[in-house]
Amino acid sequence: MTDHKNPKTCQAWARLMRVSGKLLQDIEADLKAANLPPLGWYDVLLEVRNAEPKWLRPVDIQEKMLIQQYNISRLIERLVKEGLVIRKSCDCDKRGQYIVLEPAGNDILDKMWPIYKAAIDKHFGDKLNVAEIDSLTQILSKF
Amino acid sequence: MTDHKNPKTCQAWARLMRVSGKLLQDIEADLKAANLPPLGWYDVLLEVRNAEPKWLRPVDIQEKMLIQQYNISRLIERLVKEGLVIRKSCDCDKRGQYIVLEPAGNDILDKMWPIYKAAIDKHFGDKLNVAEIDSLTQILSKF
DNA sequence: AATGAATTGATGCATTTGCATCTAACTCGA
DNA sequence: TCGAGTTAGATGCAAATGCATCAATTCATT
Repeated sequence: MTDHKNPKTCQAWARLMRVSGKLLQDIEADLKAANLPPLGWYDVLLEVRNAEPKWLRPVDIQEKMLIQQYNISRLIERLVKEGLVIRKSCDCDKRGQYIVLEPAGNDILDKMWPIYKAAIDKHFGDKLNVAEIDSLTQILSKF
Repeated sequence: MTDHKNPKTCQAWARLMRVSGKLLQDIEADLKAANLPPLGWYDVLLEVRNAEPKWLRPVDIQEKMLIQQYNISRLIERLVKEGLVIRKSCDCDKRGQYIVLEPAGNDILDKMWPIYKAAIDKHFGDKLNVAEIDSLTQILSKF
């Protein structure tokens, strides 16, 4: 890293943190205002649905979502308690388990998406033109 | 928001959340590995130092950091307990208080910065060229 | 086959965050 | 100047997160 680059880097970093944090707050707030669960629930349920007909294990979801093992363990615990997914024992590895989407989980996904989509557009997409969105996507792909 | 734009928007959004979350995790981990406090402490202390010789009140810091009132209240509580800042009664508004940096707080800032800076470069700056950093900064300025 | 290392998932405990609400102080219009 | 409405900050309680560690299994090497 050359010296002249660092000030710009730090400014970009600070701005990235501010913007992404604020966007997350605003979008979560829209979900909450609609009496819907937090984004973490959506992410897990969507991963599970997208993987179908394959079944995912907690460790798979954890890797996709880049979160800690104990966090996915407890997140799944909450989803099971709400009847959104069930645990299914895993024949090939007796330590493991499969996480299977229940109809209620599918319904929640379908209820959340319109609100989520609208919030993404309102707080994020509407502020950028197509070129900026493409450019942002390209830059973020470097990570 | 036009229909053809939305899929790109959602992809950019998803990528933004993934990347910013991961970067935050990695950089916080570097601080923790060096036995240093979390980024939130740095942000508060830096706001207080940058404002000098003016004194900030909790509500000022809260607005700059875009966090909840109860979060800044408790964050300051921790900093006071560690002797990094002190509360000073505010003559012009008896509800309020000023948050004043103590020498220990200044030291912590100076200790954290080299680690923080190196982490920003390593996890963020080094992955992008100058044009990309400029472009990212410009795009984020739209928010 | 045996055993040491690695992986999967859970959990007790401490810290942090979120939510609702409180008190005290300030503001502003009648 | 009075009183309603607003603002600053704190806090009790519940929920979520972080940390360390555990038990059960699987893998890999000899």
